[in-house]
Amino acid sequence: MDTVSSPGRHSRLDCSPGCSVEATLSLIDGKWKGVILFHLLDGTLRFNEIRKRIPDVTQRMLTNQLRELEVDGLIARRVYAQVPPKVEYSLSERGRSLEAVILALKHWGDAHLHLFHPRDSAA
Amino acid sequence: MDTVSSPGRHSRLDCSPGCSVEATLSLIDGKWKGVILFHLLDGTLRFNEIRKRIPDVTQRMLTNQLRELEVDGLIARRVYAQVPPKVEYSLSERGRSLEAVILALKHWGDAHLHLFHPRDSAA
DNA sequence: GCACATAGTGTCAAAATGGATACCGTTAGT
DNA sequence: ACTAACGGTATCCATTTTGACACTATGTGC
Repeated sequence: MDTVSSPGRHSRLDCSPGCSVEATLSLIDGKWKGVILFHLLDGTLRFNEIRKRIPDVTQRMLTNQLRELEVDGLIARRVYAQVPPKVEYSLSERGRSLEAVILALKHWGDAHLHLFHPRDSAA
Repeated sequence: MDTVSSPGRHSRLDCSPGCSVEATLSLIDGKWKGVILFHLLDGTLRFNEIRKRIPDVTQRMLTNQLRELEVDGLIARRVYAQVPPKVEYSLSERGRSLEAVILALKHWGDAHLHLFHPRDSAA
């Protein structure tokens, strides 16, 4: 168990109080996790339904991000034994508990970014 | 090219409503931004004071992250014409407005992962 | 016997990110 | 003359992340 007690090297969580910020961030960070989580707030979605909602994500990336979210226990993956395949993704309880965080991010974005990006200006 | 901000990150925000989530995320994302912001919630800090609070950050990285935060208008940088130099960092108004978000991240972290990280264990 | 649909995998290469280390400029102290 | 203090830069390199693109499996419809 590589938790706080590791003597010489600390992996992520045993630093200053600010660490839980970084730790939480590390879960929802990854180019598409935020949006994925956001869309799943609305309910269960199939793989291709998510793709439609996030047109720029590639198949590989989507699979990837979904897998990471699953490993971190934020989403549940349900496979139906059908052909063609059907796989549904939904928030786990843990994922659902992130709702406040996701919405905080969204609200701040809506209020302070009002749908354009300051860093784009020079491009 | 080791410049300040990375335009390749999330420059195109033309996706769905969930985009403000990613957009906000892209601002506080970066290995140390979350913690930096968190520490600045307490008030103005000098460069080396931040370093002391975040022992693992290298000088280069700290400069880097601070620059990005500055470019994104989240922090203010105040240079005193002295020798040796004195540079103070503080939250801008925009940065201060992120307080709720930072705290949401911290609270979730404290409550839901309280020092247990799934991805760290089985290496 | 071919294409279509869904939900993937595999491989390679480019790009972004992060770490290590050394250097810079000014002035005060010894 | 040399060193320390502070807040950086510059350069090089390793690791990680992401993108492009091709490939897979299988049952159905034509």
